[in-house]
Amino acid sequence: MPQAPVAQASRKPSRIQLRNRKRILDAALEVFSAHGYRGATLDQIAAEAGLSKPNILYYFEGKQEIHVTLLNQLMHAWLAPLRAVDPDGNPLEELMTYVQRKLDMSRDLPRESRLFANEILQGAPRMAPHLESVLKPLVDETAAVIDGWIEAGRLAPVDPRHLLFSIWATTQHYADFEAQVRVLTSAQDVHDTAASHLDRMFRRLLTPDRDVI
Amino acid sequence: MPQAPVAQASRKPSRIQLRNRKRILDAALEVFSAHGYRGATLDQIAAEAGLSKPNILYYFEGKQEIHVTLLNQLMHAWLAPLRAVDPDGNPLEELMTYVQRKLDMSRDLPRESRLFANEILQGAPRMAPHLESVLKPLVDETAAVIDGWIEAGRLAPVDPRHLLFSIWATTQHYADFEAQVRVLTSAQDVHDTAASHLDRMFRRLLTPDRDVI
DNA sequence: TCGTAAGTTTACCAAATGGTAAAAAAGCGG
DNA sequence: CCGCTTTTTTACCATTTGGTAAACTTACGA
Repeated sequence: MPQAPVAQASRKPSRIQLRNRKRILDAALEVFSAHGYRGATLDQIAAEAGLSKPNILYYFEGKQEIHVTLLNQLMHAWLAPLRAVDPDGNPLEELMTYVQRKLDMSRDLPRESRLFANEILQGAPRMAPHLESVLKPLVDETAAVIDGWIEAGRLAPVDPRHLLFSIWATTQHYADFEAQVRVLTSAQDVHDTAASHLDRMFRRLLTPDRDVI
Repeated sequence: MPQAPVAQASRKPSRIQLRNRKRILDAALEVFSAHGYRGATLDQIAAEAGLSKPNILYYFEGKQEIHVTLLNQLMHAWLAPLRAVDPDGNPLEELMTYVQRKLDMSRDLPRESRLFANEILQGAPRMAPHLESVLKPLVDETAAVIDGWIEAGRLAPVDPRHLLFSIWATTQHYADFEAQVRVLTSAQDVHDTAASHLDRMFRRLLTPDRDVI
């Protein structure tokens, strides 16, 4: 009776197990981000991973488990720049650094960005719990920090949540809507021009007015 | 030999034809925007439209034709606010009006927004020609108008294309990422607070500095 | 009201797809 | 080198899905 490692999710995983699970998740990221959950097939993932379909199902219980594993795993990396915002730092520079980090992620991890975008677009059917339990508390916390900065007069008044939405939207746009951006921009330095545009935009938004009391 | 209306795409369409094609496109918008192209099935569309699947294929050649028809048809409505920008109007107010119209569309036509987002996310496989032939010229034109305004000193210097990206990203975010927005905002007046946030943000970005020469 | 064209339904089909059973092969500790 | 476990492959399967053929029904102009 061969024991599927999937059945006994405990015990130290073997080297082969570690390597193949990684291969599968890499392949799945590629395929899911390009075609969405339902547009992706196990055959595609298997081909991309260089494994057979049944072999993939030896490591994961099914398509859905691969997807959920990916999403949960990426959530951490995805939110790292937000966690890195330092409540004790310079408010304006902390937020501008956050903007740039998010923009860099759009360039360096476009597949991850599209994977999340796809999931949210469909109503976050497989990620709603995580949004509630992981993202929401972090956002609440950050919003409180920003509100504190504003009350201290170190930042122009702004709705913290809408500010975050605007940062996410504008930075992730370059990954999620890349097909459109590519059609509309001839220049090769899209990232750099975007960086200076966003820096200007958010700096203007957030810099407190000095002449007013 | 029954003539499929699909075969002879000419001649004046009957009332029934008009009504049913509309029903099908309405249903398809609902289903495609919720599940993406590959996630949507003809059976779902048929059920939503209150017609049988073969009946649907009597009016459209196939799933793809329904999708392409939808996209092309919506493109016009979608770009209307951009076309409405008046080169002879007040630059700042023209653009702020554009922002508000786009935000209103996110609230009033979220399905259309998600349909486009889905298509672009997957690399615009079925809409690339339209992006090139319809969107690009319009954007080039608008960019020229904005550049003119900037040169005339009536607008703060900004990259016109990145400005448009930022407007699209921030406004459509409320439709495309609604599932996330809903988790993170408790208030009922999301639209109104978003409106004032975006007004402030883009007004600050675009208002020319007066004290500099 | 009758005949023809338009519209609809029933009954299918082939391919794709997520998944399984079980045998075969490869690893590996002793 | 042996025996046992882990890993991989081969051969399937049931369901879903886009699509078709052809019979049947309805609309409508003469």
